[in-house]
Amino acid sequence: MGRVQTFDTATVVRAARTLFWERGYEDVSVPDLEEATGIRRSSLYHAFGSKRGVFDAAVESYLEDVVRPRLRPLQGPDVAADALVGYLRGLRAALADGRPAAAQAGCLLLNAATAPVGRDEAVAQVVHGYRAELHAAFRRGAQAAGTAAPEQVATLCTSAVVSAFVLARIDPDEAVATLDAVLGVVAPPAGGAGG
Amino acid sequence: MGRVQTFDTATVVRAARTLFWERGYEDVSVPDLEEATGIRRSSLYHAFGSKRGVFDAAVESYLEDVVRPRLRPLQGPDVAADALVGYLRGLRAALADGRPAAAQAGCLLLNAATAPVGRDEAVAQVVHGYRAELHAAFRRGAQAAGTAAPEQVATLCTSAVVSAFVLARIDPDEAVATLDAVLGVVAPPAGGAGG
DNA sequence: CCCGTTGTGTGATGACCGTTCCACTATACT
DNA sequence: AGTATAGTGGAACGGTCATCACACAACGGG
Repeated sequence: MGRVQTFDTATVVRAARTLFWERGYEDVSVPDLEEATGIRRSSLYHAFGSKRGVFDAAVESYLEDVVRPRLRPLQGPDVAADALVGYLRGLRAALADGRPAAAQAGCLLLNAATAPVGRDEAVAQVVHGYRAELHAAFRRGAQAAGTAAPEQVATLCTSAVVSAFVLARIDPDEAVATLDAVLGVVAPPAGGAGG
Repeated sequence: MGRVQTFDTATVVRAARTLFWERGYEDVSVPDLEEATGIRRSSLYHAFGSKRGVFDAAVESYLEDVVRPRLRPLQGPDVAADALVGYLRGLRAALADGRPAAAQAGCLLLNAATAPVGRDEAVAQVVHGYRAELHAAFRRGAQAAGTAAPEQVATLCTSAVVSAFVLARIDPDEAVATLDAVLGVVAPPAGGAGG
């Protein structure tokens, strides 16, 4: 019973997610959220409790709708030999794409890590888990590809992805070059390490 | 002529630098600066023009007193064969040190890159130059060490250092592991690639 | 129809932000 | 000693922030 919600929660969260992604938690004001979502403060506070609540929902949505779909080929019971290379090439393509919104936003979570909100224990924990999930997926990918020293390769890939996301915000070309360098390790251009 | 300054500019800039380093530009308020530097707003504004002016001075100080001294062995006319490994081990030691201030602050410039202030063109330019300086130094180090594909190795090192700095803020152990992984590439534990 | 319940709109709250203004102080030169 | 000059202290500025309080609107069940 009672009045029914006039907005679609998922849509609102997606709009907020985009905003937080591009500008970061502290640079997005509640009026900004009102404008981007099309609903008023009172509805936001009623549905999410606080600005921070909106951010938490955006982070959840980011993990579920952005991060995990791309990681899934590296997480299933069967991992293809070229899954790791596929992931890195896909990310490379996304960063090289040129659309400022997608390319220059980097990673919502890594941006949060270096921001004030990153000092919050809960946020730090999420970022920690994100890195661990990345690393575990890359290790499985390296194992599936049959590379030597998969643990080390996984760390190098994690490192490349993290720095690519950070560099994306100031120098997309260098972000791409970073992924190319690690692709040279994972998929050597001319014969050799393939298992 | 006129009244003489009661504070040492370099000391004030260092104090501001530490604060910006640990907390980021936007999370440091002018009252925070007053407390950390021991001088009042009026003096800060008289000497630096604005909060942003203080930040710019802090960035300059960071480059000159923190970044370049560590990079110098990789920039002189003669670069030792172990200069690159020395740099990476030195950074590793600093991050593993455990003192929260030094270890968990990451890099002042990279933190700025993902923050709102990073969207400022001048700041982005400085960060861009910083990354280029890192990369050039690492390439010279790789060449001096006689590694194969010095350009690629330099990119891998830059990537590792960038991600180590970012991870330092949320997971110092993983930051160290990242440097270890790239050290495994630059200085293989058992024989082989030495030139 | 009426009422309980839930969602929405509007306006105000106190706190803090970076910046500015102005009176006062201390120095160096004449 | 007198004065122009530069530095300092303190109070105040308008603006924006996140949050809240309260009245009104729409729905379901009696």
